[in-house]
Parts: sequence; C-alpha cells; structure tokens
Amino acid sequence: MNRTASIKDVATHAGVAVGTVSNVLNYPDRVSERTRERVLRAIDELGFVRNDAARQLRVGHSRTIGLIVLDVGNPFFTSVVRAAEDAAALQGSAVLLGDSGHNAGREANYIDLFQEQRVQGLLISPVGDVSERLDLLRERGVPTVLVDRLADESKFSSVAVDDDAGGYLAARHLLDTGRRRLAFVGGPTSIRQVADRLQGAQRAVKEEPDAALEVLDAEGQTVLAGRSVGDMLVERGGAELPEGIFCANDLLALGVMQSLTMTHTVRIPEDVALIGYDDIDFAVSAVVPLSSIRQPTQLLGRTAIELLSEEVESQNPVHRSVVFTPELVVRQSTAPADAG
Amino acid sequence: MNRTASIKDVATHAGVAVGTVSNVLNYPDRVSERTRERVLRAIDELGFVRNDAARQLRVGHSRTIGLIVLDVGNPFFTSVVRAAEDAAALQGSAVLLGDSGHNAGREANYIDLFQEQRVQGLLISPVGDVSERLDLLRERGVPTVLVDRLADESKFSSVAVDDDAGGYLAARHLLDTGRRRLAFVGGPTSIRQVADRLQGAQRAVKEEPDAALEVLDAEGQTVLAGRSVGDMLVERGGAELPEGIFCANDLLALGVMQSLTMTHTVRIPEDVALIGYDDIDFAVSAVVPLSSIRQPTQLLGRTAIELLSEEVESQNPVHRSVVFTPELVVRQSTAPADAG
DNA sequence: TCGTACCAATGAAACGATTCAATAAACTTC
DNA sequence: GAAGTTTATTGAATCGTTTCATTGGTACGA
Repeated sequence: MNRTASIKDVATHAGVAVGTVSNVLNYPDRVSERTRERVLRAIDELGFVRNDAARQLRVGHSRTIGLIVLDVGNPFFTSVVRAAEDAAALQGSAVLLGDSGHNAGREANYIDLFQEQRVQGLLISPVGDVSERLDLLRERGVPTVLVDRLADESKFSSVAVDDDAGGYLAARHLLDTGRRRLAFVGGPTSIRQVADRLQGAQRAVKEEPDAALEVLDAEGQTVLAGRSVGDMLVERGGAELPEGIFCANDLLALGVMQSLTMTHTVRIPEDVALIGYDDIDFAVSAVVPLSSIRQPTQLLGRTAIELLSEEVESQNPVHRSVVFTPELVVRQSTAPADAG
Repeated sequence: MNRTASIKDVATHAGVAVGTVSNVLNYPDRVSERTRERVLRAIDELGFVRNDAARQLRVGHSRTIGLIVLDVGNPFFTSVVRAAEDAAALQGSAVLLGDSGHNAGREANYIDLFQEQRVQGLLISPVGDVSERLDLLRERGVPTVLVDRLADESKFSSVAVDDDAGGYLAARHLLDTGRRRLAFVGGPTSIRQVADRLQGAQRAVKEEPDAALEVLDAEGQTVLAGRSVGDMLVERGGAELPEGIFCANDLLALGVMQSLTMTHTVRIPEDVALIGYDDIDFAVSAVVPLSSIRQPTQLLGRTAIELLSEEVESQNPVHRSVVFTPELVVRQSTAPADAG
C-alpha cells in the first residue's frame, strides 16, 4: 500500500504493454475499446495517478504557466489571476501562482522555482524596474509576458491598461456633468499609475477654457490618507471647495467621502462630485455609491495567456503590446448637481 | 541556443563527471574547492538551471506543498496563504496555490493536478461536505491537513479557529461595556461559522440575567445586506434600538454603521455599540473605527505547515486538531457609553 | 493465393537528474 | 616506505513516463 502504482504495474495488472497504457492515457482512440476498458479498470483498481515529473521529463516541458503578481490581496490582481487560470484551463494548462509582495527577493525566488519547474512560460507583474532579472529570462528563452506594465516591444509582449485614458475619462465625466473647479487627489507621482492618471485628467481639463485642476497630495493610497485630505478640504469650507474631486484610487475616494459626509455641511454629489479609480467591491456599497473607473481585469488575464501562447508556439518571437482602455462606471457620487 | 543545458553539458564543459556536478548542487562540501568553483563557473556560463522534473523523478517526491483555498480574494485566506508560503519557504518547500472558488469541480481539478505533481502533502479548505474526495486522498496516503475546518481526528489533522469563542468574546465585550439589550446580525445559520458565532454570543448573554439577545437575519454577508438591516432598525427608532449590535462579519457591520450614521439620529458608540468579525482592513478606517474579532490567520497558516510536516515525517499517522482562539480588537465603535 | 493496406499492440530507448559502490589520490602513522 | 585511513571523483543504474519503429493480425481487392 506504500508506493503509488506506476504505469508498469498497470500494464502488468491489465495484461498489456506499457506503451498501450500510455496510449490509453494520451491517445484513447488509438486503442481498441476492449483493451481500453481493461486498462481503465486496472487504473481504477490500483489507484494509479500519472507521475507528471516523468511525463514532463520525457516531453521536455510542463503543462504549467507561472504567474507572479505584486500582491494577491489586491482585488485588481485577484481578478486577473482568476481570469488567467480560467483561460489557461481552457487550453489544458494550469497556473502556478506566486506572490512577490513587491519584494524583489521573493520575485527572484519564484522566477528560479518556475524555471526549475520548466513552466511553458511566465506572466509577470514585475517589481520595480524591468531589469536584469527579466533580461536573463529573455536570454534563456523563457517566453514571458509582462502584466500591467508596458514593455519595449523589441523585448517582451505585454498587457496593460491605459491609465492616461482612465484619468481623462474620469475628469471628462466631471466636466460633462457641469463641474469646473476640479481637484486631483493622489499619492506620490513617482508611482507611474498615479502620474499617468493625473496627466490624463490634465489633458481633459485643458479642453475646457474655464476649467481648472488643483492637485492635492495624499500621503499614500489609503482610506486614512483620503480622510486627511478630506478634513483639510472641510476646513477650507464653502466656496473654496472644488466642485469635483478625482481620486487616484477608490480607497482615497472613500476616505474623502467619509470626511466630507461626516461633517454634515457638504453634500455628495450636490455640493461636491467624487470619482475614484479601480471600482473595488466597496465602491458600490459606499454611503454614497461611488463612481469609478473600472479596469478590464478579466480581459487582461485572458489576453496575457493568449499572448503567451503566441510566444510559445511561434519560433521567431514577434512581441505585441496590448493596451486596454478602462471603463467609466457612473454611480450616485457624480450625479449631475442640478438633478440632485 | 535552444535547448537548455543539462547536467551532462555542465560536466563536459567543466571537465568533470556528472556525479560531481550533482554533488556541487546538493552536497557542496563533498567536493574540493577547486572543482566546485570550476563547476559553478560552467553552470554560470551555460546558464544551467536544474530540471526539477528529473530530480523529482529520481528522489520520488517534490519539494512542493499543495494549498487549496475557497477564495484567494478573501483577506482571511490571503493572510493564511502568505503565512503558509513563508513557513514552507523556511523548510525549503514551495507552495502551489489553488483557488477552488467554492466550486467542487475546480477543487477536484486541483486535487488531481497536485497529486500528479506528487506534492509532499496537501493543505485544503474543502468545499462543502468533507467527503469522498478527501477519503480518497487518505486511501492514497497523501498527507493532508484541513484548514479552517475541524476534522475527525481519526482521519485528518486540522487547524481551525473557535468561532463559538469568538462569538462569546464579542458579546461579552458588549456586556462588559454596559450594554444589555443586544442584537446579533448574521446570514443564514446554515453556514457553520455564523451558527457558531451566534451560539457563543448566546452563551455570553445567558451569563447576565438582565441581558437579552435578539437575532436579526441578514440576506447574505455583504455591506448591502447590513445596510438593509440597519435601515430596518432606524425605522424602529429610539427606545426600541438595541444597545449593542454584534455582526457575524465586518461587511455586515460596516453596512449597519453606514445606515445608522447616515440618518443623523443615532450615534455610534453613544447610542448603539457595534462590533464586527474578521478585522478586515476596512474596519480600522471606517467612519467610526470598528471593533472586531481578529482571527490568528498567520498562526493558522504556519501551524498548518507544521502539522503537515509531522504527517510527512512520521510513518504511522497520529492526527492532531489545533483550534485557535480569536482575539478581541477594541476600537471606537464600542467605547463605553458613559465615556462617549 | 498473394500483395497491400490498415489497425492494435509491443517494448526498447530516451529524457535529466540522484545515488552509491568502486576507484584513485592524498595523507597519516609507525 | 608500507599499510592504513581519509578524501575526492567517477560513471553506471535508476526513477516513470512518452515515443516510435516494429510486429502480428485482419480485411480487401485482384
């Protein structure tokens, strides 16, 4: 009862050759109905489970794809992961998931691990600079697709979302609903995403001669950081308040919302309209349901798998960069002022 | 430049035998400094990466542990996963993560996949009834530890958190801060966790002759469900309101909080104290910071790995069930009424 | 009846690592 | 310097699959 049965045991037990058992497993129609059933019965009786290591050793590659994300706890990545898993399953692969936690060391560990596993390829949302680690992968010929990061097409394929377009969308929506004095609340612009969203917003504001955009720095991307920005605004009070606020993510927006609604002097959306970014689960269930920018995470995950398949199948690698445009989700927090 | 280098290539390139290369990899001090360096240089020059399939085939088992959770998006599991990964890394193993998404089919797929990978063992937070699927694992002799689920010790080891104790803790805290008329807000008691938490709360209430506990059903475990319970309470109004509310999870509590604070007639914690369960990230950044019950997720993950190691190492399996007691986290939402 | 074609089934070779008994080389010790 | 001991290296055997050239059998047409 100790050692698990091997294909040889199955062959003996069913009275056939090992090659036949292998055929039952991999090419069922190459073998006659009668023997197929006999083999399947033997497999069942012995509790045989194929040893994937041996299979992999023989065929030279695994049926797994490595996926390394920055933070599995982040709903954005969770959704990407799930979509990637589903897409991979459809083509008969499985996803090995690694969470680097924004830590280059952990990332390197996963890269090594996945290479030892001879994954078919790698989807990676890299930590910090796209650097030597990735170049090494390229040299080794490991098909790699960058996720949520634009890549030099001479080097890698990539899938990303256009943050500039998202920022434009958000600001344009505030302008379209009649707001003119706008504010952008965001963390440090050293984060590319934040900088791009701001840039998009500025582009929209420039289109309206009578509109203005004020930039308010937040210390981080959290609810609490949002709340202190909100508190600052409340102190300013009345006529000094912006008419529309665009926050670089939903957490900030929820913080601002808490702060503004707590003091019962400011109404959302009548006095101030508010829009966030990411469309997290909490956005819809905020005190005032929060308008937001939704990123097509499912599409990202699915497309990443597709690009990887292309890389795996073609010999001479032609890289592609796919950039998706995010989507505006309108809720009560930006309802037109006059309708409110 | 195509095929990746094998250990034989390295041996040739370094002018040594394959066994020596293997020794450099696995028992570095068995080999002299000089040849070790020569081999390492060859490894570097050829970009050799060990083929884990071959290694695994020879030694008979992998260095990976399978972990199947119900929902990676759930912060509870995310935290367990991370702790398990860290603990596994410490003992030189890696975790293969699978997300069943509460779906028995996906779960079965991962179980099969992980068995084909010959994982050392399996940590699983099983979907629904602990059933034949798991019995099969037992028969096959795959070391398995149940996570967040109590197991029959004759069959499996397990790690879980005592929800009854958590419920008791929450209700006791409300009573200790002077509240007497309490309410429990929870989803269907068909969910074991909900039933246990309620039971614990009832146990605490029974200790105080003048205390009472009212049970309010919510349709689900979401913010919105909490809000409709809150709306119902607001309509009741004034003297009919409970003095303390215990919600079966933080989402419900946040919903109730939104509803009560939105109408500016009820104050938290002065009029009503509120406590949730899980201590999610949002609890601390709610409008009124939410008291909650925190589950020792890190400990869960770490202990699960430890129990699995025990199973793997000992031949005759002695199963253990470890139950942790959750922890009370006091914040403003349950500050004593007189102090408010 | 023979030749041809087709279909099932066979079993040895190969994948790339680890292991281990055997050997060679380098030291000790008296 | 011979015998004994330790240390370093070797290379064939092995793990459990898949692959593929080969064989044996059956059916068909001429």
